[in-house]
Amino acid sequence: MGMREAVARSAVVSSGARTAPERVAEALRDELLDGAHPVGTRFREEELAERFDVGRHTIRAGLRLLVDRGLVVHERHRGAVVAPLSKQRIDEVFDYRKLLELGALRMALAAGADLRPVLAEVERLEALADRSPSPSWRELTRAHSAIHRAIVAAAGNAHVLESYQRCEDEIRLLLTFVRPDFDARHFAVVHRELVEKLEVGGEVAAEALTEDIDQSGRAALLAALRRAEESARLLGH
Amino acid sequence: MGMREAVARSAVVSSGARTAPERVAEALRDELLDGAHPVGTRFREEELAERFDVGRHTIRAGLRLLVDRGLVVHERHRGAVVAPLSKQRIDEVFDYRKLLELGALRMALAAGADLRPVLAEVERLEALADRSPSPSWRELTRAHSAIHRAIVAAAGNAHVLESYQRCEDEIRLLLTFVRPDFDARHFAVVHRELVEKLEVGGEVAAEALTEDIDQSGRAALLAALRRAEESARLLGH
DNA sequence: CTGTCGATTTTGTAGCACAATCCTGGCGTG
DNA sequence: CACGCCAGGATTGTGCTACAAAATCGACAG
Repeated sequence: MGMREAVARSAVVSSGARTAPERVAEALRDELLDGAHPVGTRFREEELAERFDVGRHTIRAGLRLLVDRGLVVHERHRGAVVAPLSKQRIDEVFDYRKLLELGALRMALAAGADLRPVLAEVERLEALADRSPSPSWRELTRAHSAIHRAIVAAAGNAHVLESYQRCEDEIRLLLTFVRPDFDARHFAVVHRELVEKLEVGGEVAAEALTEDIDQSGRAALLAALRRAEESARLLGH
Repeated sequence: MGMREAVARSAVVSSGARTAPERVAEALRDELLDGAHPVGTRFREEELAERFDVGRHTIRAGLRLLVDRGLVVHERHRGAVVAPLSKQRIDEVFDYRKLLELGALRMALAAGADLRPVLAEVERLEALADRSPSPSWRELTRAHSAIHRAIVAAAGNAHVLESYQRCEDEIRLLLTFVRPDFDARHFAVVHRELVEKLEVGGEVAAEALTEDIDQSGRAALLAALRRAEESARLLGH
């Protein structure tokens, strides 16, 4: 029995020496964001314990981390399940995101923060859009997330950034369920314009960001949700 | 179905039949907000397990809940400790609070939300200020927190409210350490004016709230911190 | 006073046992 | 058939013990 560290560490941030529950949570998070677990999936502790070759307590701790990130919900004696989608949930989480991201932008602008990291992420997205093997859906959404995370990070407030990352994870999960199709080129152009307006500052920046959140975020998700519901209905509910 | 109810599904609320870790977390939270555990206190699992007559795993789960609420920090192999105060931490958490609360207010106003619950909390504070046995410090701060929580709740977004409650707990903990002296009457007057400006809406409301957060919140805390540091220095560091 | 090293303490994780709760399927009654 | 009821299996919640990993503390040498 010796595959105790056969697991994770994908391309997400600095994965140094972490605890066992964190490794479990990260592996499951990667799977979730890859769409491996559809809405309604229940994670059974015993099964996961066997899969990761760790104790059930460790699994429970890992699942709690996922709950913290908003990727699963937990009900007593029922365990951790992937929460269902609904228009209400999408609106709620996008309102929350808008609040955080706009607030962070205003903080950053007021403090005269350096926006070059945002620009750098936009350029990374552009490079991805121009790449020969066109980028996978996940690469694209990941690059997009990085731009917005950089905006929030510019505010320099750890509390805000942490809340935003929770929210971002939840949104990325929602996205994987309906997979709206993003055009890489168009995405790159839109965000190039966005970052230029952000550098202008003031209400121009705030309005541009609001527009982007509502358009390339919420609207795309809602449209994809409608399409998904439609095909589900055609297939017989 | 009109879904207006911002369901209070927070982890630690005062209500009966909950899980063992939640009971532990709630008890410790009450103690913390009563100032029973000074900065730097380390919670040892074995001791708590004996005290609450539960297993160590249960204690660990409870402590994780406290970490989620920002009341303690956790470092690997070092356990849960009450985080130290610093001007930087105060500024950071107040900036975060300002972002959340102002954002929530704008959401509430934009949605034409009902502000009467806020008014009700202000009246409760006024009643407290007029009471014959003058209210205890904790009653006062609790009533004050309730006002601001009501403002955030008016936005009707569970994500926002949950984040705010975390933040509010952390601020209340910081307050207990330095115990700035609030004058109940003055508090009541100030918040009566605040709620009247909130009902006006627009920038008047936003500015009034900003003023209140920075003045009766951050400034009071920073001043008290300076005093506390001064006396600590006089007593020999 | 400072640094090093070892013993002790404390946390991290595994594994088992059992209680509490849920879920499922079968059965009887209307 | 529909419906409610119940038994028994499945799953989570919690306690207990044991041991490994890391931090803490104290003695000691320089």
